[in-house]
Amino acid sequence: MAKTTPVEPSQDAERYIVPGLQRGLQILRAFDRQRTQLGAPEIARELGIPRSTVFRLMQTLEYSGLLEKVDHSSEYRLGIGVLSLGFEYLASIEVTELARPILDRLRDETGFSSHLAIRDGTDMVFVVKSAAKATFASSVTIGTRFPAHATILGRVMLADLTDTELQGVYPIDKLPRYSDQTPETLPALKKVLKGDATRGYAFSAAYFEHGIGSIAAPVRDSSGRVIAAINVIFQDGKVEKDQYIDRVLQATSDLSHQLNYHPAVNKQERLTG
Amino acid sequence: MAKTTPVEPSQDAERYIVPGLQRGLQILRAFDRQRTQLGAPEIARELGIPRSTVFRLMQTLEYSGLLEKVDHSSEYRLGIGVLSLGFEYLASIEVTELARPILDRLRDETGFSSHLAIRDGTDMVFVVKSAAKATFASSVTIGTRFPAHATILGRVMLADLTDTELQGVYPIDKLPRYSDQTPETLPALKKVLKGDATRGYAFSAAYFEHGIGSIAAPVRDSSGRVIAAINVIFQDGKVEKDQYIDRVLQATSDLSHQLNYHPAVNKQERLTG
DNA sequence: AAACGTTGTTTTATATATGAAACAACGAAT
DNA sequence: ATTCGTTGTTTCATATATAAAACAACGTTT
Repeated sequence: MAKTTPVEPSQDAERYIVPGLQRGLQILRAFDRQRTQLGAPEIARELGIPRSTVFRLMQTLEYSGLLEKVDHSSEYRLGIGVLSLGFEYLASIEVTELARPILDRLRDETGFSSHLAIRDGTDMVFVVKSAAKATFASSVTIGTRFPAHATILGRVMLADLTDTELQGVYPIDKLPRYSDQTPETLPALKKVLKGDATRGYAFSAAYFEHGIGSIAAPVRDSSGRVIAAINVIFQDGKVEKDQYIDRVLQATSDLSHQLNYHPAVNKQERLTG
Repeated sequence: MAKTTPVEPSQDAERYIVPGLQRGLQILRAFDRQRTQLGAPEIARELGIPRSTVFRLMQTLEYSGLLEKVDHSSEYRLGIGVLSLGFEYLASIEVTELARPILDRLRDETGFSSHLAIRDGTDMVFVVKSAAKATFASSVTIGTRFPAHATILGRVMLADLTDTELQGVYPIDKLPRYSDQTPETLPALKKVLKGDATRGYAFSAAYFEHGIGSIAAPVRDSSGRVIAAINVIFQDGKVEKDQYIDRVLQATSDLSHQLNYHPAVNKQERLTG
């Protein structure tokens, strides 16, 4: 969603880009929940890549098991090969394995769906999920992305950034809006984040989506930095929020401890690391 | 694991392969659960790709968000970008969404971990999982692969193949062994599969791993073909297997019906499709 | 401290991947 | 029927990605 148009022919970051690889990955990313199967011509038009090249790239992707022909059509869909990539990733980050039982417990204690998410630039990505039994099934699936500045979950992560880091994430002051409660500018966001940071958690009755409330708190690793966030979601705002806040804070505290976070460590220290 | 050494310069299947893309994907696949971070030289040696080329490929992968530098080291690990690929895939196959509640119910009824897996060549890939609460946590995670011929889960899927199809999957007669119960040859496998096919399920106290029992049954779609398999796993063989077999068969029956499978349809018909 | 191997990065000639064009095959439109 | 546009596939000249070589900056060993 970020890098779209190459501005200069060979700028710093793009000096050593391999076009074949980059375009192949673009093709893979063209597939999503809505558009599960695509044909070569469609992709060629959309990405502005010559037909013959798309043909070769898709042959390569099929050969590698990342795309597969759909039945007797000439269209393709994602192949089962992509699964391994995503899950090797999940298996490779320690926090996901540790988080699962903690999220399950949080779910059982509160009766709400709980999630662990991590930040990727301006996006929050759901990484582990423990779905509530009875109530409305949370529609978010693993891998779903939401704008960080417009979600409670994102805010508690952004709240850990320094001013300059935040500036790096949001180079322009104007922020996209998703509800009337979304901060519209970077200064407005900073103000909200300051509150989140001192409070140590964030709460909202309807922040990103209407009718859905959420409580989120940050997870820290041994360096003291926030590396993920946990939330629970519920319908409406008529919940005894205080006790649930404690539950969420307990979960993040547990997880942070398992990651060797020691609250005693002076926050200053992270600047030296 | 299959396609390794290109035999002829430009054979049918490989005529239009884009080397940059193929090698980039090879690099991604070099990362796994055990080796979560790798350096460029390591990969160059392993894949037999020149250092300078690996350098460019990895720059491209990093730029695309599929790899990221690990802290201050010069090594890389999988980036969060790979997540989206895998999960868009999962979201794109109908059966996974339908399977989840069914697996949960099966888990609750039996108290055992239940799984849905689909076949990719000679591999079975775990796609949905419902973990048991109390008992030993099943170590398999989503995306895990097992040899199809050596697992109950794989057998009930292979049992649906015709002789020629099976021959296509296993071109050579000799099969790799994983336990003393693994069929060693294709004819031996066929014999086992015949039993599985007529029985409609498969059972084993310790087939792939010792001390772990499993019951599996096939899931069919509207065409009548087996498209997935469901199992439950448990410790030891001292379980009242009969009742659990019924539970598993009920689960696969439910799921198959949701996929518009009608048992009444004559099996012959699928040959015409 | 000098020599060595390893590694990250850059350059450059050349092998080759690419894009344009052309082909065949198809269905839709006239 | 005939024409047209679309698409899957192939060919081929040439722009370009690549592999080798070279560089600089390391850490190790001697």
